[in-house]
Amino acid sequence: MRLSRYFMPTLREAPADAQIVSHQLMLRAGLIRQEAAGIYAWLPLGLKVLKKIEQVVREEMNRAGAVEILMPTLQLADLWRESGRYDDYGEEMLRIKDRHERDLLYGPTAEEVVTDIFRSYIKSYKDLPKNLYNIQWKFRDERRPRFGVMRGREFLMKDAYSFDIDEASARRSYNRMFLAYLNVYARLGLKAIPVRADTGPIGGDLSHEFIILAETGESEVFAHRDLVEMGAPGPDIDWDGDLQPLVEQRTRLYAASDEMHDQARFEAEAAEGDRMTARGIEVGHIFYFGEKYSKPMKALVTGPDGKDVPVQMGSYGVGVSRLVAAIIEASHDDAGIVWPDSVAPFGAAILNLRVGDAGCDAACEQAYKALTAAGVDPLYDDRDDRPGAKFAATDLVGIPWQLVVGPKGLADGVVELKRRATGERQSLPLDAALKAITG
RNA sequence: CGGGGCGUAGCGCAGCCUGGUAGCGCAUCUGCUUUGGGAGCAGAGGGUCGCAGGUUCAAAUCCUGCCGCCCCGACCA
Repeated sequence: MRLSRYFMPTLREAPADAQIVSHQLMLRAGLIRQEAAGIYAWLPLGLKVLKKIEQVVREEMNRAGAVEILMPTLQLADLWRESGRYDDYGEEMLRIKDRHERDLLYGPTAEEVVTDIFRSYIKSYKDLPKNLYNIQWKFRDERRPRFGVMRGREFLMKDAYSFDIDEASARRSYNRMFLAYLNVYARLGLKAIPVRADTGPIGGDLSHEFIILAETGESEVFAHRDLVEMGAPGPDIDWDGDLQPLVEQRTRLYAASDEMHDQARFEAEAAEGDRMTARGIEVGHIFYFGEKYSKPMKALVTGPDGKDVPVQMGSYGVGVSRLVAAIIEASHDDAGIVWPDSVAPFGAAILNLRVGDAGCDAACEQAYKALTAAGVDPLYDDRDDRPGAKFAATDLVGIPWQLVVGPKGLADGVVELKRRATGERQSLPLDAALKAITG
């Protein structure tokens, strides 16, 4: 993409409304624009990142055996009356009437819809297990939206729903999601810690929140150091095999967010040198809730014994739009955003320091063609602007590689290659620089 | 939802107390000079001062109501 034709409105100053660094940077880098409290338009750069995160989530869900569907944003109130949640949900639910005075709502989540879909097709234990997920916009009319897309009213969420014949099978479904989540966060360049979450009235140990580490995070996490170092299981595990040992490895060690933290237990379960306290952001939540919806909504399946039983369900959420902000919180510096390669809006930036100079123009065109052909998706800054402005804007938007082409370097037969994450620069011939980028 | 604050040019702000020609910086446009970390000079354009009433000869400024947005708290992907 040539920057002269692109739409990337960067700002030198952050709008006063933005409080946290990710919100400020998202506005300054031209990723989003606020349309109303907690409601944002996604500008080209922000949309690219959002789509990349979405794709990582999708690939890992598919790998773990989940099947993608797309459910509507508008849902019938009647379904929610069946589950009993229509009256319970309160003011956070945006309620709408259509022209026939029929009660609708903008979905804050989709348990009811997915249960309705499930029950109308699946009747036998032989068709289980199933895991259906969708990546869709949700709306929760928060009393107080804040922190940009971190806590917006409208947000993009991946929500998966598992269906099993019994609790033992549901646990296997849960384990798959548990490990798939760790792989998602690892691919996004994040350190994620699974912490036990409150299961409420359902009880049990099948509920975890995933907290990614970021110095500016809003909540506090307490964890055994080994858990943080352990990392993700990787994509090559046997998804149909016994995942319990892998999950236990990662749930045995102490980990808690501030609301579940028990300092005495922490000290008992982890030696002083192993205790880590950090700040983090919640970016995922998985839990098993059994028959909570299947029973009132009569999602029944026939078991091997010929008896109908409510299907056992679990749900698994990832805040996709929130992750855009979370990644920035975890990865930025004074100059701007530092995107991990996996979600960067462009693979490399080409900076033409002297547009109109025949040598610079030719070298940039060559680089642009080569990187495009190699699938790097370069952003070519071909604007007639000063070098300083180009450096600042490129740092701000966080593109991983910067290929700097100027008359001084070209006179010596070199260009400059800068790695955004480390700030490391090297002068080298154009061909060598292109090779370094395409790896 | 309780408490607080703010709405003046695309962005950041001053002016309001004490009513009288709407201003500054950045951004934008033109010209010249510049060109390796958000340039300099000269000039230009852009605002029904959130909306609606009221007071007054006169309202960005004072009064009333409404709307929007932000912050702190309680609640959440």
